[in-house]
Amino acid sequence: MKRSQGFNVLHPMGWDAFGLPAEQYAIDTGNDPAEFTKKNIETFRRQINSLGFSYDWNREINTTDPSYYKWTQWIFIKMFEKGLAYEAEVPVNWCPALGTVLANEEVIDGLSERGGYPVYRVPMKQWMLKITAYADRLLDDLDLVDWPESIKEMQRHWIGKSVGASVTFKIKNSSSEFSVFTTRPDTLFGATYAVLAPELPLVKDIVASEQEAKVTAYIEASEKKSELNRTDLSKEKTGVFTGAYAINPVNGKEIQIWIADYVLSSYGTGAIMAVPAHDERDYEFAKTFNLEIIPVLEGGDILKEAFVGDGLHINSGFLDGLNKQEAIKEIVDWLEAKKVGKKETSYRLRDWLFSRQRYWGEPIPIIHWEDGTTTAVPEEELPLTLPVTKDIKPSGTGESPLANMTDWVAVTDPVTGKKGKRETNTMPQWAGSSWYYLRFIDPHNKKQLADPEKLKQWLPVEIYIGGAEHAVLHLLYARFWHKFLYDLGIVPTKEPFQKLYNQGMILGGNNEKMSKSRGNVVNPDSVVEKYGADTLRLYEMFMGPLDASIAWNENGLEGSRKFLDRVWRLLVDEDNKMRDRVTTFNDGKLTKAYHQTVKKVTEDYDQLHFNTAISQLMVFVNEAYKAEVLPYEYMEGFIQLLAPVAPHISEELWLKLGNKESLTHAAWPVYDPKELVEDKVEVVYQINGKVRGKEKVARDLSREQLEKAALTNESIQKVLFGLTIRKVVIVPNKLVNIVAN
RNA sequence: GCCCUGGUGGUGGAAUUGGUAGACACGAGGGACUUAAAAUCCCUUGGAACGCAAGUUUCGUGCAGGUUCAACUCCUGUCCGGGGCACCA
Repeated sequence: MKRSQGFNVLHPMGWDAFGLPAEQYAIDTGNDPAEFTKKNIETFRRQINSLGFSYDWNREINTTDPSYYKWTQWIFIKMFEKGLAYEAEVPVNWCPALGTVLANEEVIDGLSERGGYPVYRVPMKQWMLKITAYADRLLDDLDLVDWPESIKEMQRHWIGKSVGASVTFKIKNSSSEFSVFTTRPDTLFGATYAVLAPELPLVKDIVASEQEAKVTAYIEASEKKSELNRTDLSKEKTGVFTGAYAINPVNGKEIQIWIADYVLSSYGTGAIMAVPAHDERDYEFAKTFNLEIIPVLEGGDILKEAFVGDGLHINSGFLDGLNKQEAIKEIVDWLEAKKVGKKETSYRLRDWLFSRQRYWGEPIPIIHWEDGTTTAVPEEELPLTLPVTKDIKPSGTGESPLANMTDWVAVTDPVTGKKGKRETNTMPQWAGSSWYYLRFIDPHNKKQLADPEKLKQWLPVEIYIGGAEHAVLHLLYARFWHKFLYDLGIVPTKEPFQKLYNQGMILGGNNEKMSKSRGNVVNPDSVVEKYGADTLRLYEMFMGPLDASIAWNENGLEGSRKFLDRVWRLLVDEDNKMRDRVTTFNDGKLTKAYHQTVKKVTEDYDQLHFNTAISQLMVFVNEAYKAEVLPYEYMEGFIQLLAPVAPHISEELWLKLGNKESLTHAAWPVYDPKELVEDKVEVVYQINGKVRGKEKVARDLSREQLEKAALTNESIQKVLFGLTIRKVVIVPNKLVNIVAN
């Protein structure tokens, strides 16, 4: 439609084909992922073409193609140069029995999905991308885009900016100290114990000898739990006392230091001050382990539950009598003056764990030299390609299978003769998909990621249609990369996607997500063969709103086919000729319906409301069946309206009507608003809000005329008999509501 | 546990800012055409009660309240389904 309206439309298709499933299949079958990925892509391309989508295959891209991932690697090197890519020790799901690192989805209840072997969280050196450096911009620039509010909310929530303070606690009989982050520094007087995340290195330094056994056991147990697992167990609080005490800086009080897995090392400093009187989790924990609870805010009943509302401070020394806002300011000033804390902003967003211990991903273009230095592969050597192999085996050490390929791994500096090893981790699937929309704009460019002039012409992406499962991760990563490229002066816009729309899924007949393991997959090939591509397209669009998930149902499919047949018979007779009813003569009987249809369908398409657009097309066809003459002009317009959902039949009918050129180049039909103006409107008469009558009256009657018309209406008078009119509400051209008793 | 999202006839779903609930389609029922069937065309179709009938009354958008002349729509509470999650300290 947009093309027919004179817009220049970029409608490309690409393949994001790296990733775990392909790797698994390669390991299982001993095939080269590059080969079967190519075959699969060919199948998909054939199916897509059979449905008549007008993709521009000249712009096809494939994230696994070296000429594409050359630029993915190039972006990584730029990040590395800017200090945004760094190495850190991060826990992974290590499965000793399989000799490999597992993805979260491969771990079920602490055991590997394949084989059921135990899985441990162990630290491993990994590449990280510093997305947190962009946290504020990722948050603030959400205001620039036209996205559903719920998605923006999810991203805001994910970034999770919160303003509070850090407070430093000294440890009794020790030179160590630790900081906590709190959004409620004003409740510091109520801090009766502190909790550290079990994996914090400090724990081992401070644990008292008599508690050591218990603490070690607890740490080991929590290593086996994933973070999600920890949340699952949130109802029952667990934890162990370390035997150490911290000094509350505000009153010198000694408080116990515990470890518990409800405190995550990844958020804030991995340590909290617990104020059980005014935090629900701390309250539960304190109740479980019988720890002291001191209220520092007025209101609530700490015998029953934590009080999280606002109240005047009590038991809080110099904060007594202040409200939350005043007290926070006062205590932060105090902490800063005493140098035991300061105002601080914390984000829930963590840096992006960017490496995978896999073969089937973009190689990370980094060399580790024997002298301990680390450099990026020189730009002119890109792309750094994956070594071809049919024999992908786990390395056994937790490294990627690439570690086995010693020829590939070993490098020697041609100038100095220095020896080095290539990075064997590869990039996650998110990498290639974080910038592919840029490559579509200039897919064959050998010199740069894309021509700046072309980027300027096309960006930002006007509408991005994708699944809701990408609401946070993919869309946040892509925004991050885009902003980074903006800072490098490569892309001209701050945001990649102006408008966002989440399409729903078509579910299997049993109302579950289609998947091979559920056996409810519908292959488009068989549907296209039985009913035709147009029917499939029409039905998919007619099933319901684009953003809803709906179960597949073949009955409706027949209905869609019937409609298309009906359209055909409306215009074409048994001899396969255009019907005589289609003529240049216009008796005006279809005029209003036609203009209404053009208006509604055009507007609905614009908003992606395909189901209601199709229903309007059906209404028009029903009208047309009743009409004696079918004005040529209207029929042409109708076919154009139908074309986006059923291109094949539309094109054929278009030719039947005597056109020589394809309809894709014809201008989109327009409606005349004058034809839609009604001189009579139906007005509803209500009594006490209930419909008691309706009548067609002239348009734009005055309030007085409408009231009079209502009161003189026969059925209204009947109901009104014996009642006293209290009030009359009038909505011009719509209704009259008489309040009476 | 938290966050997001949804709940409308037998079914998929419509319904602008609060203003005629159920568009359109599927299914079902009836009729026409046919030797018959399929296909096609036409009619009926939210529930209940009343009526020979045209029709009338009444209930009805998960449930319970509230605001309003008027609520699928706004507010409060609650139940159920779907999706997400990293205990926001």
